Amino acid sequence: MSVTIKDIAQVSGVSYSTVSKALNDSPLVKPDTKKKILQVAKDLGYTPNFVAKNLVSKKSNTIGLVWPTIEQTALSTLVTEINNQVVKNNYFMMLSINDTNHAVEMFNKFRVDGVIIFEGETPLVKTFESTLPILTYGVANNNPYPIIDVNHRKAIYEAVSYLNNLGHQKISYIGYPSHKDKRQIEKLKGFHVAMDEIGLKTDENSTINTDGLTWFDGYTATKKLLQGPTIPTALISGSYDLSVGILRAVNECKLKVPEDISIISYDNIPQMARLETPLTSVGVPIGELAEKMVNSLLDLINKTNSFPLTEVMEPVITKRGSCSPPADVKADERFS
Amino acid sequence: MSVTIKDIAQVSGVSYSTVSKALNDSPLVKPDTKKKILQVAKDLGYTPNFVAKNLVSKKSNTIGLVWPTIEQTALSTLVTEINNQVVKNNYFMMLSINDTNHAVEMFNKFRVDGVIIFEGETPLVKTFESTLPILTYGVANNNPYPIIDVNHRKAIYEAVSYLNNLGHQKISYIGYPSHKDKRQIEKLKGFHVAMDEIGLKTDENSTINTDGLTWFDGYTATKKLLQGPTIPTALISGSYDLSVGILRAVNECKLKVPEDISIISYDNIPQMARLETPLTSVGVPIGELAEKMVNSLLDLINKTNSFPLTEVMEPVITKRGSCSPPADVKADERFS
DNA sequence: TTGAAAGCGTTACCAC
DNA sequence: GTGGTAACGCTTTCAA
Repeated sequence: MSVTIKDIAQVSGVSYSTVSKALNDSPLVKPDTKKKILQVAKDLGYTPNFVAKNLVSKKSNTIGLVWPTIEQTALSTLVTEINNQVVKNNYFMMLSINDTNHAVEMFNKFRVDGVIIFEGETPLVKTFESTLPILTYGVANNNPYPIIDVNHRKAIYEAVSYLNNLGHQKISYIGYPSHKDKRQIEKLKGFHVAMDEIGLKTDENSTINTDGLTWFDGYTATKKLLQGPTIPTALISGSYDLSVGILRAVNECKLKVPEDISIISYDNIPQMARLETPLTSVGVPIGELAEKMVNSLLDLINKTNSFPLTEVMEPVITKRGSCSPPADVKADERFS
Repeated sequence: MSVTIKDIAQVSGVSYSTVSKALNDSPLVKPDTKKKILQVAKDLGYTPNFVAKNLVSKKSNTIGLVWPTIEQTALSTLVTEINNQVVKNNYFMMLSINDTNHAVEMFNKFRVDGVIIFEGETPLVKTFESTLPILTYGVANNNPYPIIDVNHRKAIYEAVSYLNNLGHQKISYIGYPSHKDKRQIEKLKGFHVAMDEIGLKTDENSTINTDGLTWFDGYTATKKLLQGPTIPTALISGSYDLSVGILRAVNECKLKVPEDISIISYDNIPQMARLETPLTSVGVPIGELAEKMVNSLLDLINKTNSFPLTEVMEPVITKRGSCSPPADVKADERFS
């Protein structure tokens, strides 16, 4: 049985409503009394009961984050960043790694103030009536909830343009366009749109399906590509994890980055700089993204503004020296 | 404003205490009434308010898991497994990735039924009086809370014995014995104890400090080792992530596993079998560990037995073909 | 089999 | 400034 404000009231000889005020640092209570009450609370080892507090105040100061796929580096980083933002705003964050519908149902029962959902493989169905503010992180597409989209399509589009401007013609995209993960599909679309626009043809050598998102999937696919007849001059990787494997394959094939082959990776996270070969990357900087997400959810909770249903964040390219003009262009330049 | 049992009561024309009983499937309410009430609840889109429920029942059916370092593969896997066990027992699980003391304080305020703590870098201090059942996962050592220890020391000890029995003399341990992470220190101790016992000397070539726990740390350290003058015939890796890097380095040095070099890794997780070269590994099988942890915490919560303060689980070796006798022994055998 | 009422630990409002 | 008390949504006696 734990200590309650009534216990504190009894010991310090005041009413428990006064204790409540003191504990909440209300200006309505005399400094002396407050000080005494606080001391007693401490002596008694009082821990506020949030359950009771939340019941009456109808507010939990807590947000829930649904995160069904815990094994992708970039997402882990995003979760960590979101948590920092949440704490900075004096909220708590709870994670659930269950499937989306189960997790949301649970958070709803616990009356968290809001929920962030990482769109996963299970499509998000609006299964229940609720006023629970929900923000999703995924691909905008007449979604039932407000969504933060990071424009995956444009990110890869920009990557292609960037490489092409350097003079690359033989560009391959290495990714995993699973039909279940919209984000991955968008990336591939960006690739096709850009290539079409430039007038470059795409074939099975320019779009490599890794059939998975682990580093090893990236490794296997790239190894196969590089041992084939046509080696591209530039590679676009679909994620950080894939890049780890791509780098390994490139290395084993004795190719130098960027001299022999240029690489640009999706996922704009700090870890890119700490790879054996730091990679130029494209995407929304993770810190910015986290801040946007948390602020948006908080706005949604406090209804401080009419937050648009869809917010698309634009990717930026962060250069880390892994891209240069292709060998032939460099050669040409020597004579020009 | 959400639907409450009073709303249901009004619509179905019964008292709200009857509704409560019906919702809890009490045998005290007539099947007909129950059915009707359930229907009304569904029509109204009722979601039980756990906050209120928990307040009166003093039970949340929820456990909290403190997980400050979310970026280690083996730990992600363990968390996933624990979650499965928790769900199987009809509990909920909430994660916190904050530092231990902050997280426990939060879980305590929310009155979760129990907490599992992954010992991290911050030493665990008993900062508050509380009856909150807490189970830690770490290294047994007059810990303030019940602990599940997986005998890291013995795991590496067994690995050394196993390799030595195969005929290896030149064995290196590759790990990160950071002074802040007891688990890592224990592993190194196991190595030394075993080597001493066998009568093999250890030097800076047999204990490699990776200075980090990512795959790249493993890669760098191993690369350096293999380019040195003395190449061991067998390697013991401190973790799955390190093994990924070790394998890469071994590969780049054109060494074949197990022909040229044997490798055994700590962390008995299924991913070991899916590596490019499946690795024999040692440790407590992750599923078993998760089950033990959840059952122990639940026992602690329900006080069904006097759970010992310390429970040490024994490691097992799972063979996956990455170890064989060293080349010289094999050669000897040919003539014997 | 159903209903009434107390109570869980708080906050918030209204008296004093 | 401080105290009394209703209310939050639910479970759990106890009575009917």
